[in-house]
Amino acid sequence: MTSDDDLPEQMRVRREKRARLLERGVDPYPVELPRTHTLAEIRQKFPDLAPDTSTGEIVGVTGRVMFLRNTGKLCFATLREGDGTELQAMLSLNRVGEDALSDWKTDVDLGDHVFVHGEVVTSRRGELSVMADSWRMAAKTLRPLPVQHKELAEETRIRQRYVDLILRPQARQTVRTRAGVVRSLRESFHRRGFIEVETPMLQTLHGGAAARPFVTHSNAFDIDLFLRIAPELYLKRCVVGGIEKVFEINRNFRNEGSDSSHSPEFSMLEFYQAYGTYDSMAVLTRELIQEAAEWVSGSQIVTLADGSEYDLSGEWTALTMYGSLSEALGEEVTPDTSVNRLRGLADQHELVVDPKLGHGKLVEELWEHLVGRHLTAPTFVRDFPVETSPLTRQHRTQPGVAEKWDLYVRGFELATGYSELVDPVVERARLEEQARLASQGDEEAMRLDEDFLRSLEYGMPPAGGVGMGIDRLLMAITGLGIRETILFPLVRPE
RNA sequence: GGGUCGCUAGCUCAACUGGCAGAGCAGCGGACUUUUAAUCCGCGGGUUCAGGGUUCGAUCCCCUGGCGACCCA
Repeated sequence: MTSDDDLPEQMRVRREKRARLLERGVDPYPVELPRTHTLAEIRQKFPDLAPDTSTGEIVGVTGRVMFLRNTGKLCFATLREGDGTELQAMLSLNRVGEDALSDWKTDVDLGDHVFVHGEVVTSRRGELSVMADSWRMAAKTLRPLPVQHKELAEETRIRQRYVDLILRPQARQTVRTRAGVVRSLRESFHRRGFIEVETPMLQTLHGGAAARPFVTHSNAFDIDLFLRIAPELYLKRCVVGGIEKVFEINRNFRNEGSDSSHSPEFSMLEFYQAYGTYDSMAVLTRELIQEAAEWVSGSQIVTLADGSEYDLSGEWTALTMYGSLSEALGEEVTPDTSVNRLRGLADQHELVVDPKLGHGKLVEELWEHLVGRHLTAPTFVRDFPVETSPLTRQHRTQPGVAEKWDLYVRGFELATGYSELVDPVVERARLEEQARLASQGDEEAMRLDEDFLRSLEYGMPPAGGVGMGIDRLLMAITGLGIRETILFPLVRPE
């Protein structure tokens, strides 16, 4: 009575093949193989040989068996390596001999990693191949590969990303595109003299954003800790300390639902620049995104997953929130417009709003409904209601308005930028208000961070700051859903 | 939170009104020395998501639960 009896036939068969290799004294998982070339190197070295050519070049190659085409005395296999490069292996009776050929036919399954030693040739049909004089198992696969000609179920793609990566070129490409975007961002910052830092992910107080945190516990200190919802308050401490151009790319955690554009853990870029303003930060943000697009697709006009093109080049539109909302309403709306009037306007446009909302939230809801969701081209929306932006400086000339912008790309919010609030007295008042909301049960409100306020009291220079979601930047440049841009999204256990 | 839909062989999917659960690929056996998802002949493979109910009989109808997708708030 072995557990093998309960396995599906195909898994049992593969285990038996593994066992037979061991019985013959063949290691199904050898530690080292004499590989001389990658498949890509061979393709590069012999880009266009005529059909039926023998090169005399003897090589050792490895790859995962993706297709098998066996005839009686001649076998073909398509080998694939990590980046998706494929090369054909050929095994003929008169080159490898009877035993090696029959072992190949009985031992090798789709999905196995194999090593093939032989001459680089082309087949009669012109396919670049290695004509084997010997072969070895490099790693025996115990599970059958899913069919390659049908799309894998979306749930399986996410739960077993490794299978998705084996099968789907787009999955492999997305990983490389993401790496390219992150690398481009770092290069862009380094060229401009920014310093990369890593600030705490485990925090005793969460702040810097409005969101519910994950809670964990330190055994050593016997205190609860929060996984950070934003690095903002630490990056500002950096600016206080004289790191005048600073950025961080790291994970944030928000204890909220996940859907096609939200994930409980997500990568965030934040950057701050002393003596920057929300105007200079908007320019820098645009350049970062354009340089990333250029890096991964060679152009600032990117091709999205659905095949459409999206233009990120040139200057981007800038609107003000009150101005664009007034235009959409056909009626002047200002920071002085009453809550009653705003509610009336919401009714007129059949927008259902929470009766508890104040002026700032009402303006933002109306704006999102009437303007935001219609934006397609990259657009900066500037000058938000001050009451919904507790960490932002008041506009230098317009009362009731904060020097804050949101960047909308393809209709979603990609980044947000500020002229930072650096007055420690005003900041304390704003945070005390947040703490009051928190004590009344608002789980998204910020807590009073005395150490952060103390740092401001030592003097933070005027500064601009920006936050941008890396996953969303990927979505913007590629047109993919957030679950495609994250390699291993959180899913419920099976 | 509310609604709709889905879960069947390793994978992708069928199964009419409740009546012996099927196909393609994959697997196993055989043939084949130039294939490209090779081809040809033959064979095996199922806890129909789980549990309960109705029924002579349930993949199908009802209830509860699990997981997922989509829509709404």
